[in-house]
Amino acid sequence: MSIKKLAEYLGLSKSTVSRALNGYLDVNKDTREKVLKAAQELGYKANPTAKRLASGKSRTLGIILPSDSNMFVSPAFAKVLVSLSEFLAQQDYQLIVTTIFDWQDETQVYLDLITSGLVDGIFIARTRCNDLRLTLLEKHRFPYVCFGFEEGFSKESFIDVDNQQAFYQLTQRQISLGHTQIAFINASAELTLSQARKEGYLRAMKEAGLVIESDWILHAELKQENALLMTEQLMQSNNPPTSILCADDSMALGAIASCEALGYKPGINIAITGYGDYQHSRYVKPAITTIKYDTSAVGKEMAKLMLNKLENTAFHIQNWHQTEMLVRQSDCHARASKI
Amino acid sequence: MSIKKLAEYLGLSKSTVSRALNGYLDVNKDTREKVLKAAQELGYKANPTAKRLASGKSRTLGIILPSDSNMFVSPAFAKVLVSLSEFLAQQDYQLIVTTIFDWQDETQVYLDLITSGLVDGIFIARTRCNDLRLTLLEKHRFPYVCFGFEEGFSKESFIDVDNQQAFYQLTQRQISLGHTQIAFINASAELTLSQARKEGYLRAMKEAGLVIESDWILHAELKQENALLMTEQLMQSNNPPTSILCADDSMALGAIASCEALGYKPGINIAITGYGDYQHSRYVKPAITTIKYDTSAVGKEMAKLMLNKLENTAFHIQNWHQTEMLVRQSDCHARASKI
DNA sequence: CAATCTATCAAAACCGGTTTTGTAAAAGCT
DNA sequence: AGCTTTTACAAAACCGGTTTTGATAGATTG
Repeated sequence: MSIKKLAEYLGLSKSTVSRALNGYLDVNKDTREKVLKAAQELGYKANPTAKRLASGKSRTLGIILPSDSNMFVSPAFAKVLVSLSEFLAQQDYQLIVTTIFDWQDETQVYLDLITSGLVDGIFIARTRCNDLRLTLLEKHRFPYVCFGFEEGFSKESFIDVDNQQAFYQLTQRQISLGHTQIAFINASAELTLSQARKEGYLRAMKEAGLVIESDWILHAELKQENALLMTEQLMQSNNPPTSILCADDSMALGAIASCEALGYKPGINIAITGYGDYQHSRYVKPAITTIKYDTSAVGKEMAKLMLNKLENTAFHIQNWHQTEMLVRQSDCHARASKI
Repeated sequence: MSIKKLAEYLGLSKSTVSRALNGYLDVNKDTREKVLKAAQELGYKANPTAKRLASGKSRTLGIILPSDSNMFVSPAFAKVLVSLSEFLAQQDYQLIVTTIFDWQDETQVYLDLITSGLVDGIFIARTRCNDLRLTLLEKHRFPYVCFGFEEGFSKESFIDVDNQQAFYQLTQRQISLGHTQIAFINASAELTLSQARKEGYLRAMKEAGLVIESDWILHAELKQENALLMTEQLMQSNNPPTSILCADDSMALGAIASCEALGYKPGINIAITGYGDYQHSRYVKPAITTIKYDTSAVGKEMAKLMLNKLENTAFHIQNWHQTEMLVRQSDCHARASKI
């Protein structure tokens, strides 16, 4: 069922049918109704590919995942992605998910996607400091939306949660529990979220007048193993912390396992916290004290922000999203460590 | 940079340039080289949209996720998807990820996707018994590949792991540990994998001459909460099992939590097993005895199978994938329950 | 009443490719 | 030499839409 056949069936020209279907004004009311009715009856649907070619718009958005990363496997991110995809589907937009390999030049992959015409815009998952991807996208004036705020780039392009506040709160809680030796197994240093979290941590430490040991601030990819190894190092050092903040709940799990292996009792004589409220976090022992945020709201806002850029929609955007601390059993009073 | 401009630059016609780039034989060797060189220098890349329209092929594949499902959040499935996407990317294919809402008619959504011309083929994630989606796809002779074997449909369209064998093995192990009262919290009954697993369970039970209580075979969606509630029921019944097989590691975690809440000691006086080897499984206490399979191989084989259907490629396909039992600490001897 | 508008539709160009058909020159054959 | 093939390219049609331009009839206007 093409527009040509529909036009022939109606005894009209292609152009009139097209204009009728697309709400142009120079088409008689009766004619439009006839066209709409016939389209309905014959089950006509405009071929998206032809539409793309003619209009230059693909109604498709892209997101590129580093293939080696566990990003996709992170439950929080997966939820964001589902919610993003959901909202886009409602607006008749498609989402293409691509991967990038270690051996590929990231900039080139983004450039290819930009110039391919395959997508109208790109989502960026974890913003990095001085993110070359953003520089590239800005240079090409290509629409993008990031999950992660970066200073200096357009405010119109970011959705983020208040990472600083979250870790300020978490740190403050540890302090209020009597901890003075608080380590922080942070995410990779190049991520903006790592910087924000570190600031939150530092702010709380400074406000409390605590000494900040640079050895206590570590960076690693969000994997259990990394946290496990780092915790081992921390706890076996001359000056072991009494509380360890982890960058996510996976790491918290690794840290817990490590502490237990060393004879500590997490939640009793060593405090451990996570981030993200992963599905397992309330079921493990001890249940992980963590930070939760509305993942599906974040995904939806990212989609809305993108649509505002691409269309004349004016969705109200909530750029910053609140986090909530979920206090469970993996952290504890500092004095307990002297049991 | 369009083919027209490239042709003008070269002083050739569009058609010759197109044929040169696409390896047709009626083009002089020298000419072809000139064209290739110029394309390289001027950075010419054929517009995919135009190519799609002309060729009728989109080089795009689709996968539809139920929005309410936790499928996407399942680490095993996420890995399959990443690996799928990776292989497709290498072959210059795109992957569109769409969601479907509760209120939408699933058949209609699939039909729309089929007729839209947006995708050349569809991946199906969890095959169901008498799967209407497969019926539809077969009827339209639309290329598809499933993760999950269903009797009666073309063998050319399935990749699967040996679910039956996996649960046969798991059950057998429980029996060899002295268990006679083995419950099975299975996945939703409509999934083919649930049927296969049940068969494996039943086979092992029958071979051992054990009584099979129908109350011990339960079905639910793969969520911690479900396993938690069901375990509670099981353990508080007149005839509590001494071993509980769970459909995945999330459920195992729920079952463990439930047993602990009831005063049992999983891995000591109640045996619990999972499936999927999720990331958390080796770090929780007790570490979960589970089934592992090569998720990235599955994803890759699905992609290869699809390409075999769409192109004249002849990748060798491994339809069935081995599973491996990982014995850890969440299951135990039956006699221990009498401690 | 002739001139100008306006409403409504058709024709044609275009998006950027692929594919079919057409054609001139070179090569092969008897 | 004269005919048929082959080679190598160009022209044009096509994929299925959108958009620009064109045309006709009826209504409006001075």
